[in-house]
Amino acid sequence: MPAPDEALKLLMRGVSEALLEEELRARLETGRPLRVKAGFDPTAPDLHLGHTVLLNKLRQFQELGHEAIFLIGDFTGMIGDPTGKNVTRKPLTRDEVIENARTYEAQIYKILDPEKTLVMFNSSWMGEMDAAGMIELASRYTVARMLERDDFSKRFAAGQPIAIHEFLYPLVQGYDSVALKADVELGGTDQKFNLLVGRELQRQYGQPPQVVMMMPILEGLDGVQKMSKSLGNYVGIDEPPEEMFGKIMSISDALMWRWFELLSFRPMEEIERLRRETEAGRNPRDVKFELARELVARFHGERAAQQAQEAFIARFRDKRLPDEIPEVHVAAGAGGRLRIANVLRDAGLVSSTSEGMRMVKQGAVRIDGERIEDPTLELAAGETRVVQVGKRRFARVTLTG
RNA sequence: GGAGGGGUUCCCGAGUGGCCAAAGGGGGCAGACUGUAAAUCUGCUGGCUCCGCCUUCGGAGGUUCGAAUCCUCCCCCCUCCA
Repeated sequence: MPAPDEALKLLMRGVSEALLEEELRARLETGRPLRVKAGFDPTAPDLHLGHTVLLNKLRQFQELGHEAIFLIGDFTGMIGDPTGKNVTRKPLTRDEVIENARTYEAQIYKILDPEKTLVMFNSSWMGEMDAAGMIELASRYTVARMLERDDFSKRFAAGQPIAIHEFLYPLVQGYDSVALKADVELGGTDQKFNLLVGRELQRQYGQPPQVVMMMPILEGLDGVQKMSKSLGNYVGIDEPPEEMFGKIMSISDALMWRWFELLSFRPMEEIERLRRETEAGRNPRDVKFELARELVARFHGERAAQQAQEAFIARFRDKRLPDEIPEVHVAAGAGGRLRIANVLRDAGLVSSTSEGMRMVKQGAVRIDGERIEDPTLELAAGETRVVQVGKRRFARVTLTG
């Protein structure tokens, strides 16, 4: 275990805010393994790179000899974190929770060390708590302090409804820290309020308050909005290597450095060196290759990452067709012929004939590499052609009679 | 329980009898430029048997030559008062 100062410096990488850093130093100085908690939603087992920012930090703690607690908020999931909308969430069944947890484990161990990870469910203590316990818990916090939370105060001021049970979410999350005797809780910056409630409740229950570390919210592919599945700007950690590689290559240069800091396991010194090299004229694309390869390798292995890069270069720099083109059979219409727009749709390359027509008119469609302009073009039964829409959509289409 | 406001195409949001498949913005897709960058510019963005036709504006009826726009009933959402 490195010296406390060194450990602290490593741990502070990428951290948006730590409350309090001095307390963290003090705990590191005790030399005992710290209990580091991070909570996850039980409903979304499809992790993307955004989620891994937190996991990476957990891993860092593990590497420094601390204990990571991966907490699945299956009980809090019944409440739903208050967002103003969508306050009701269907409770998951026991089986669903277990199923989701399995999926989680399969995914998080690409990053975390299974030997040093404790997966827990907050239902295991919250499920036991009775109404009296809940009232007891609720008595530990005041309405005024609850209303300090940004979205609560805004909604209150705006005269929008706040359901009482929404207050329970931060309380339960905070109580988790009590139940776990957490030394540190990790969360996104958007979790600040909830994390601080944990501190307060621990104090209330006679425990030393946890250190809270807030990680920035990772921007998605667009570089602006937070990475999320619903915005479609995410890189899922289960995605095929080539897709993952391609998506990472499509981010902006500015975003690349952000991703390096939050997602790469390279030491900051090395990242700084890459940045200097880029400023000195190195092609940012090649640096991005490094990032893409590291991340793809993390989830798919070194070999797959290498292949993904080769495929990427072949396809986009050398403009070759991808190695694997889906084979599709499409039934011809009357007379054994079919309009190209219909071919595109039936091959799944576009969602409608109309879109197919548009794509052709816009010059996005190629057949055997040749751009076509005529939307009335027909293919005949028996033909097999490589059909392409835009830069990414391909299919080897055989027209059957 | 009472009063008021609102439900429009992926989203926000115009439209209050024909010129509306429906302004504008966002998002998305495509083209140009490139490093599949980003930014920028351009085009497209309901469906189809696609130079025309069909179906959309919470739902169901109705008025009218003609309705997203008017009438009736219903469903849903929000705010305020109690």
